[in-house]
Amino acid sequence: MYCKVVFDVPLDRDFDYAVPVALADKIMPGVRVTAPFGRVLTGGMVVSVSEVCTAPEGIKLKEIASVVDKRPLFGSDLFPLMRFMKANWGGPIGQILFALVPPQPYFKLENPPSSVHIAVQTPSFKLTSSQENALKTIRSFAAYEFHPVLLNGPAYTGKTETVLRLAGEVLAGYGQALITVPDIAAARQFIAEAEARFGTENVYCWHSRMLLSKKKKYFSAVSNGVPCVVISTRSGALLPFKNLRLAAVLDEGDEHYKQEENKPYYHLRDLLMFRAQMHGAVLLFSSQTPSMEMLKWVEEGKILQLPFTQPVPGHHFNPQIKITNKKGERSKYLSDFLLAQLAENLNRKETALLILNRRGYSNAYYCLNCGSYAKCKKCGAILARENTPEHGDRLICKKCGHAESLQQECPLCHNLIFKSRGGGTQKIVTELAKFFPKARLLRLDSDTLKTKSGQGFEALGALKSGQADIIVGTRLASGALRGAKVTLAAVLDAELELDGPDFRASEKYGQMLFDLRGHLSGLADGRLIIQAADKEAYDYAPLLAGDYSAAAETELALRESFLYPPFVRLIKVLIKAKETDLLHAETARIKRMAAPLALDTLGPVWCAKKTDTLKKQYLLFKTDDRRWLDLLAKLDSWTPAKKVTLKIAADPYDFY
DNA sequence: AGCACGCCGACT
DNA sequence: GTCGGCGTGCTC
Repeated sequence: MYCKVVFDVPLDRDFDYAVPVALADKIMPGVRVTAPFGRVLTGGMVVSVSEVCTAPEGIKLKEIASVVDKRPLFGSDLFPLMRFMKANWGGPIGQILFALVPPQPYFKLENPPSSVHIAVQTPSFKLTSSQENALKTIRSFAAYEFHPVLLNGPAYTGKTETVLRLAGEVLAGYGQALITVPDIAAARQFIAEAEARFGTENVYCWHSRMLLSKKKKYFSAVSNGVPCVVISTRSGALLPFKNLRLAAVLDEGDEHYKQEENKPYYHLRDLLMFRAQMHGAVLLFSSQTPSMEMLKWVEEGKILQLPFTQPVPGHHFNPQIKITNKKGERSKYLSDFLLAQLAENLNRKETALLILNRRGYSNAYYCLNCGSYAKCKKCGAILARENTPEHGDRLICKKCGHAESLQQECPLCHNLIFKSRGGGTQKIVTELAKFFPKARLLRLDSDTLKTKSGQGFEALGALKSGQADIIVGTRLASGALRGAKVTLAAVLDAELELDGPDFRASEKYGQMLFDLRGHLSGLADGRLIIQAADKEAYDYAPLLAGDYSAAAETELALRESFLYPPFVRLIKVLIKAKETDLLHAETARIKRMAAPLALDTLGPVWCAKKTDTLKKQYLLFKTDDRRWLDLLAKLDSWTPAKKVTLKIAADPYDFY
């Protein structure tokens, strides 16, 4: 007897082994084994078993050493799921497989609990007609049928309540439900609510950085088909569900749902579409700012949209929204209106949040008179100032590479004097301290969150408790607003990111604005101030009206005319090398190979600083579904020249 | 990814 | 003389 084994290494292939007679009846696909591999004995997984040897000739087979599992840890959807992930996002099958199953041989299944106690508590307040309608529709679906649904509506329309009720019904029917959240730390309250309704022992809170003993317990229970509600970040979607009846994705449009840092890469949205289909489960997406991909699915009829329109009782407020200049009489950074509002907020002892909407633009060049940014004459992107020994002090376009001199004329006010954008949150804090010397000011950005003792954590706490007067943060602060006691929010640098290299910039910007609007609309006196030098750079009318679908329609039309996702699919190839010549040569080789297989090729585009020791650039290929498999497979199996490393990202979200 | 083999620099 | 740097190659 023979079998094929995949190992927990980044190799895109399986290996043939002989099965000793004593182990023959224990060997089956999906079972983990230990086997001699290279010079060591390691854990692997059997992917197929056969009576005949199909190993290539001239290779002496080694024998399986031991069988770890009595039964497969994962259900029958393991290999289809692995193949789906391979086809969609690429990467070595070894890595994909062992993202779904614990690689350690000592990690064994625990026995299911002998009994489970399920008593679901549901609050008895009156539901809105949107909620009633959604519940009625979803309850009418036949069991074990796949039904994808988008709960689409602004904040405080009761989407999450609807999800909780449906999850409760699944649990009461002894089924398994999965609810994903973008960030587990931000979901504290939601988890507490779920535990109160479903019982602490039936709610499994799953994320990648949890204790191994807990992981083992939850993994086993899920694999054993124990009824439960799993609340997790995106990685929970990879759990070995036995009886998944409902999967729900809260805040569907959130960027956290794309895994691009570590392999295997995947996007939760597409992954759950596949898994829910395999399981015959109901799949809910809920969002006030759904992604363009999702909205296109709605348009195509691939997903049923259930609109949520009525606010839940006590939340019918509309925040005041005001768009002001970027600078005022008294300050270069803060408009007069914002200063007045901040002063009022301080009097009322309420917390304000100021957001700097800049990322990767610490060196933009702006007009000293009106605050507009110098833009590329070729493509209109915002220029960055760069001082290199070879080219001296100049402005460079990060999108198309076009370079310009420091002599610029402001496109709006024709002023000729410009200045580099310096500093970040600290500069704003210093500026605020001048006007409000007695206010408690805190910074909240990735810098202050790096160390445990930093201000960032204090600021996060202050958002909830109201223990600060003004918090100055980057965009990550806007994501931490759930349940915050913030009555005034301001975006200081509105249009800065819109013309960056990321084609999703305006979608993300819109999502941030609508998110802020949503949070503030829960308060009787919520105010949102947007400081923009160029008020035409973004269409604010849908925001003022609170109509995300109008904003999305414009965005979708743009994507279609410029051929960007969701109308094409992208593959980003990041090429890294120490020497520039080597890098260029390899980039050219890849472009020559892949360009004929793609609809269009963009780049190469430099990323990060060219002064780094490691030079990096990327190519972007546009494809359609028909060419996708072939192009991804070709790129995935491409062996780069020596001293060059590649990173292939399918459906990329990161362009910096 | 590991792990070993292999070929050049600065130590007792 | 050799200890150890990491560049290269292989895993049934």
